[in-house]
Amino acid sequence: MKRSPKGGTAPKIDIRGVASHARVSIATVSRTINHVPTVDPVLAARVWKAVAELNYFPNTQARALVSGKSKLLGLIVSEITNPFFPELISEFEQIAVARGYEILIGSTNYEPKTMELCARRMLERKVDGVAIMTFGVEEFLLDRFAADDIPVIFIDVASKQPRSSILAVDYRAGINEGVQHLAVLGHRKIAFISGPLKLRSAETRKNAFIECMRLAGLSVEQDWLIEGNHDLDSGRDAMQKILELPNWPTAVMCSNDMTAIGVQHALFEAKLRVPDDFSLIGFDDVHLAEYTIPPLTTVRMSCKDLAQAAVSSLLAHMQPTEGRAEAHSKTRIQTRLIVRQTTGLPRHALSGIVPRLHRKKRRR
Amino acid sequence: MKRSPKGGTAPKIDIRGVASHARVSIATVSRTINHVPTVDPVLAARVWKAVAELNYFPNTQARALVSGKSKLLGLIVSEITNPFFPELISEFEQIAVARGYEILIGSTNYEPKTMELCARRMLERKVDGVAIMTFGVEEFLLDRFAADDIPVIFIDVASKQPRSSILAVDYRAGINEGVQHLAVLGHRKIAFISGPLKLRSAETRKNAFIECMRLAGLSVEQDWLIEGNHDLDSGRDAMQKILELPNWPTAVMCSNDMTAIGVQHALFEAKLRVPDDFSLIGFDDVHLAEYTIPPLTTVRMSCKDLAQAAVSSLLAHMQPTEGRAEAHSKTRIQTRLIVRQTTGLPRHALSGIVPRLHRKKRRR
DNA sequence: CTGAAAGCGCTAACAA
DNA sequence: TTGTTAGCGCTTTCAG
Repeated sequence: MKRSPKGGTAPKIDIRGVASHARVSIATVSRTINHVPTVDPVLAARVWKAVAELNYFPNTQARALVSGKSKLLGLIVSEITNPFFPELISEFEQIAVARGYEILIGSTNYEPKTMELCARRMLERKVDGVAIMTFGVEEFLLDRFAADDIPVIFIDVASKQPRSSILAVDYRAGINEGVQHLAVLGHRKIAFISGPLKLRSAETRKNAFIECMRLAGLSVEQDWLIEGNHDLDSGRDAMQKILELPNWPTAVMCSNDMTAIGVQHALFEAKLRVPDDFSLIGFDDVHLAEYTIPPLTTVRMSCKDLAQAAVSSLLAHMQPTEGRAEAHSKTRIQTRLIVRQTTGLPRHALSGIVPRLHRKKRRR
Repeated sequence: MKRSPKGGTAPKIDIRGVASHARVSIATVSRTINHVPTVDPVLAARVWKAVAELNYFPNTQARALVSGKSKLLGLIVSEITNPFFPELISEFEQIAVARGYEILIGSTNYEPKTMELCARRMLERKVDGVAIMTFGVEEFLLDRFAADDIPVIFIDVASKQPRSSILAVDYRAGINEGVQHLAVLGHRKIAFISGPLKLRSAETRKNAFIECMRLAGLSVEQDWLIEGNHDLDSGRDAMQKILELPNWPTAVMCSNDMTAIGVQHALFEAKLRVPDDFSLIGFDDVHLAEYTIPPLTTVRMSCKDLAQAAVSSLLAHMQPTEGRAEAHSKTRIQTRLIVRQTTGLPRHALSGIVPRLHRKKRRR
């Protein structure tokens, strides 16, 4: 047992230490721990024994340097503070770690500047692949990754990039279910609070809503199409804006759950009730949605599916190009309505149509 | 402009490329980009120009290998899914990235096994420092980090480890304010839903509660001390357990906000009202607390303070030991009550004390 | 099947 | 001040 002259630090064992301890060459140690099949079982056993005894583990940096693979996966999200993303991150992390990858998280906060910084960080750290879960990606970023030959997977509705794969979320299905659900209950006047429209997905959700309304034979009022920011505050603000309108909708759909929770809050403050005064539908189905008061009817988009598809696609594209995984893949992600308690009959559905008066009365 | 014989990949420029482009040695390039002051300005200019023209950035892996610093900070949290942590992570990330560090996140989910795995991941990646924000740390883990001479900062109430610094959260202050607040309103029967008691911090909060109750001259009922798990579900379950008791408290304090939201939900389901039937106090003050219905009275613990203190302490301890930062530091973190709308007079405070009958009636 | 040796891209002595 | 050179710990030819 040697120790450095002064400090009480551990002997710092490396591959050489293991090699000498196991009486083999460092090459054999390397082969053994990398599970190269052509190693003599006897030597391998000696190596493993040495590894255990010395409590050795390879230096990731060195390995990365020589092999070119960092064993790092980038994960870019829009806002780590929105509960949907932690749920996604959590899934992503589990799968990645199980496969021997570490993950590097970047949160863009919807700011292009930050997004660029994130991308740069990923590039600098030489991630082996990136999942851009930010629902809307700038083309030039994809190019940057493509230039370094780094597999990218991102969320979109329609494919176009060559060297990348996409998760095609079918926003339409869920939103349509939502609109239909509302229509069946008797709602005709439905508002939609979108996410930041610079996000392609936010725009897509909004457009899906408009289309579905048309499909249901309902007209959409421009005043009831509000742009939010996918967070609690913006949901509240948007609803307050709606309440200032002379003409109220009877239901509101939101581009995500946080927005809906913000709406619930605005309604609470205005002493209006859900679903008696307004029906409400969210999007995402975060775990919290089950816990709002009342529990939120929402469109579920499984973050587990998203995470799983993302990691496995990335991993597939990282295989030494056998040509097969070359083509950019496309995975469908479904959405569907989860009915809870924020949707009900529109006010006075039974008693006729004199809502204006009542509304006035109720407004504080 | 050369390019590899077949693929359309970029020329892969490295420090040598920059050196030749700038007509200097690689050492000069290294010095320049590392801001070593003794570089001739003329050469430096040439280097920067080359860097810009070639769009060069250093290979992190190589740099880490030779310098021994990974520029990686570990951040271990208990549960990324609990909104408190994303808020913390977000702060942490911003500060770290601004200082040139990347962060590695590990989520323990309260499982010692996972916790160990996290620690191992950090060790393997050779993080330059670790913040263990999991509110309760196993000694042996700290030893592992200490053995590799990695600075650690963690949350605790009392210092003891040598080569590490702590964030001493003053749970007492906030909890005491909470109990006092309740007592002043007239509550005598207060329940407490703790976090998982294997977490030191959870136990500390519980003990603080018990002490504060004594201080307020109130007795604590064993039946009203329930162990939860710091998440939505466990909050709901705990409250349901309380509702099955023959004797009800009039208020409940929770070890964190998620628990409180779970409680609100249980109460909602039981058609009981907050604060009319039960007063409720959370802990953490996540952004969401402002948005619950009604908005949650809670004890604020600033995750911004936590994150800032953590990063700066870590960074300080990473300086080439000048002796000064040697001693393990201790930073105080305050807590304080934020009164919102889940606390009010106990039921029948005005009309005397015949609550049992009413309760029976109200129970569905 | 094994070992010797050549780097991966960079930093840090050491010389000039 | 600048350049030359020796590794950091590992993987991976290439002989044997």
